[in-house]
Amino acid sequence: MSEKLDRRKQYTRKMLKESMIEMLKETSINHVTVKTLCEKADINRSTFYTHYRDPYDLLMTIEDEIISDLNDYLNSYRFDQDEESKLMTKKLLDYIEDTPETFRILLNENGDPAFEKRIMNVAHQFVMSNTYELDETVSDYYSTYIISGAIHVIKAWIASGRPEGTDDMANLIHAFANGELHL
Amino acid sequence: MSEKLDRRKQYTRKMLKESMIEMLKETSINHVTVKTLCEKADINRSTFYTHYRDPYDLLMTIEDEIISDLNDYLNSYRFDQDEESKLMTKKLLDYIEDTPETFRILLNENGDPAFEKRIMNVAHQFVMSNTYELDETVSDYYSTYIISGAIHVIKAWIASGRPEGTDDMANLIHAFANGELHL
DNA sequence: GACACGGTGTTGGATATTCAACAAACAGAT
DNA sequence: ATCTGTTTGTTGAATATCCAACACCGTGTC
Repeated sequence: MSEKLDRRKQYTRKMLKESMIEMLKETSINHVTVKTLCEKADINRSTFYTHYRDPYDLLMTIEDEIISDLNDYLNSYRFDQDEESKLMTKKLLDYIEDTPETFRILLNENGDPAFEKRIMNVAHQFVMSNTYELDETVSDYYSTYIISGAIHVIKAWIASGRPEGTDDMANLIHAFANGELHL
Repeated sequence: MSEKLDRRKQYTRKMLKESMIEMLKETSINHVTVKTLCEKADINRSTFYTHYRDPYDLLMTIEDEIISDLNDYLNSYRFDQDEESKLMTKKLLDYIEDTPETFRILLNENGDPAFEKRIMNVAHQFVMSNTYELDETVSDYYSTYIISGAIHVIKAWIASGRPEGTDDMANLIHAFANGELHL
């Protein structure tokens, strides 16, 4: 027997995850009960408890998987020094565009407020090396500033239905970070 | 324990049915193997055999359910004498429009050739009473004529993406049957 | 406080599905 | 005819899920 997860488990987890996302469209995590979640997923309630402790546990698992997958995705690209932040932004946008609904839901007020922060931390890892010429404290603040700005622009982009392509958005965000537009 | 089918069985059958329809999009029933079907459905092969004998059995079951459901659907309407055939046509078209892909696939050459005949038999039951003024033999031929014509028009309608609404199509088919258009 | 309702966490037994394996059959190539 | 690869139909043991039930908890109402 290989490491492959039994397909029954795969199915059960998949259904519960999808149902969680669906429910977060309508209500906040505080109001997601195990009962209603299992009704939506058509999964027996006791089965839920063999996989997860409670709805928060499930949501954390969803987030963990996204963060892990996003890390793998971004790590699969070799970023050149001078194009690094712009290409990373493009790739992040491409990733989001693959499952836009999920990000819209998880980054809004119904989900876990910490998810936004986790995405920012991921981005942080890739941006840091692009600010090496600043001293450490300023560098940290600066990368926080541009990442926070970028994330909120991305959230607005998602919420408005992503009218711009990922290329255009990456260019725009890059221009902001480079101070090409300022007050 | 009520008559409700265990949800696991429901899921297994649902997945196998959907996968059968999907496969018939690409290939004929002769080339649908249990192995490939189960791969598509992500269901263990031995499980397939607890539910169905072979792929043909599964296809017959799909057809049986559609015919039964269609009968129930049409029987739920009270057809008045003078509007009977036209309204029945409209209802049949409405039913088809609910799952157009399924009908397109099952009525084309990849599926069971007999399905078309079964749909015609259903329609036959509802049309017969509208030809009571003819003697039995002529009445039979006549209803066969108009139903065969109607079914093939419906097939063409489905195949061309259903550009006309069900109202318009019902009116058109009714006009054909009434001899309002003829050579 | 008592009561009703809804949800929870757990339990035990039943059941459906999984997986791997096997022998047999089949189809195509030589 | 022989060989090879694929599919089939079946089997048994393991496992995941199901279902019903229970005691408990929290909330709201009277």
